[in-house]
Amino acid sequence: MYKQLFEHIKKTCPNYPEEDLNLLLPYFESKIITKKSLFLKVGDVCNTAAFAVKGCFRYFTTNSEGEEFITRFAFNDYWVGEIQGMIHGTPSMVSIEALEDCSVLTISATDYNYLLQNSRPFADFIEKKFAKAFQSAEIRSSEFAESAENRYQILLSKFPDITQRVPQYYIASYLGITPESLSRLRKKSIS
Amino acid sequence: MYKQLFEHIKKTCPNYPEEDLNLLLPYFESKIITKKSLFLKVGDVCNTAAFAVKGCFRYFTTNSEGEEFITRFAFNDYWVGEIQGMIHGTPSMVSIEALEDCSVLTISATDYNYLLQNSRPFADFIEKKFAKAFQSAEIRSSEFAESAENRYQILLSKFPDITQRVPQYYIASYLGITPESLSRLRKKSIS
DNA sequence: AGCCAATCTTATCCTAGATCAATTTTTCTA
DNA sequence: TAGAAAAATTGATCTAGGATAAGATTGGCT
Repeated sequence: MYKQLFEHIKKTCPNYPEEDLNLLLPYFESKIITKKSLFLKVGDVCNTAAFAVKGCFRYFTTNSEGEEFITRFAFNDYWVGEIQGMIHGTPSMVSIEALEDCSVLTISATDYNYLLQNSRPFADFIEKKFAKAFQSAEIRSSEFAESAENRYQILLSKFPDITQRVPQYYIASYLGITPESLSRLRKKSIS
Repeated sequence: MYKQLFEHIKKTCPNYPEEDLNLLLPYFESKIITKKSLFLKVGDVCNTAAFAVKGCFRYFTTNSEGEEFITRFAFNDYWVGEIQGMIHGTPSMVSIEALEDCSVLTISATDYNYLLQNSRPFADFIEKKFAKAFQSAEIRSSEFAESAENRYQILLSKFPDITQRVPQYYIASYLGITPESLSRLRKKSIS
């Protein structure tokens, strides 16, 4: 479990000192998040972040018609939670739900902020992660310049096995179309 | 000009020490960016950030059909440029164009990074700005859960005078619809 | 194995927004 | 200030995707 977290960190920061990795250990706790449970609810302040060792999550909001809209997915080796909210104490704009039983390593907002202040390597790591997240958010919105079909293809190219792990109606929600439309679209692109 | 920048900083960070504000002065340069000129081009690394004292910019990308798509606007009191790119040296995913003659205060990537390392208040300020930008990016994509008409209303509520400053076909591009559709949509919502 | 619920597909019809084309209005610019 | 270019509107027609409804599959559970 920790090995996977360390690999993840080293992939982002190849120079992360080995001894600093070990310093992280006491701050993390291994947990199972059961399928369908909410890790975070809209309006709540995120007080825990989780590194997904195994599993799958959806982030979602509700539009003015009361319909759910999936803003993103998170899989193995993703961080789950609202890092921003943990630092600034701002309430979350999204809810996060486990789509499977997920095995995670959690860290409290308190410990997270402590590490951020007291471990340069950790702060650098988070800074990089955050930059990446920002970029993803920008990409996400510009994808709406594409047709639904293109958006679907883009999603597939990023997550080739997503159709095996995520129900199709959630994928449709992510794409901003109905499940029926996605079904037709898939039929068309197969033939 | 500087007064406006300082006010902007103090609005974000009320505790920004007065003396640290004055330390910023030598790093900024006052410039005019003429209408229709590109401040940054897709693929280039952003080597300058600008604080917009007066003016108006559009950020845009090109989709797979070769059509321009506006990802955001920036007005007075906005920072223009790719802060991320300036830190990490990553090439820009967007182009930035001035929609009017713009009066700005620029800072080079070098000075920017220097301040980030050597001025705690400045680093905190940027950190807050960045958190805000991230939030905006997330909001931007979730707005596509709304109808075009709603998206237009949301835009108007954020920038009530945008129709006076930005050509309608750019607003249409931002909304992800054609100028013709926006024209109809406006006609409908007026009556 | 067998049943109920969740998920996905298919068909029909409908609507928001696209496309194409022609004006009209506004804005530059010589 | 006239004339050209840019921007916005309007009309007619088309299409991607929505809504509704009915089946077909799949997947837990007991």
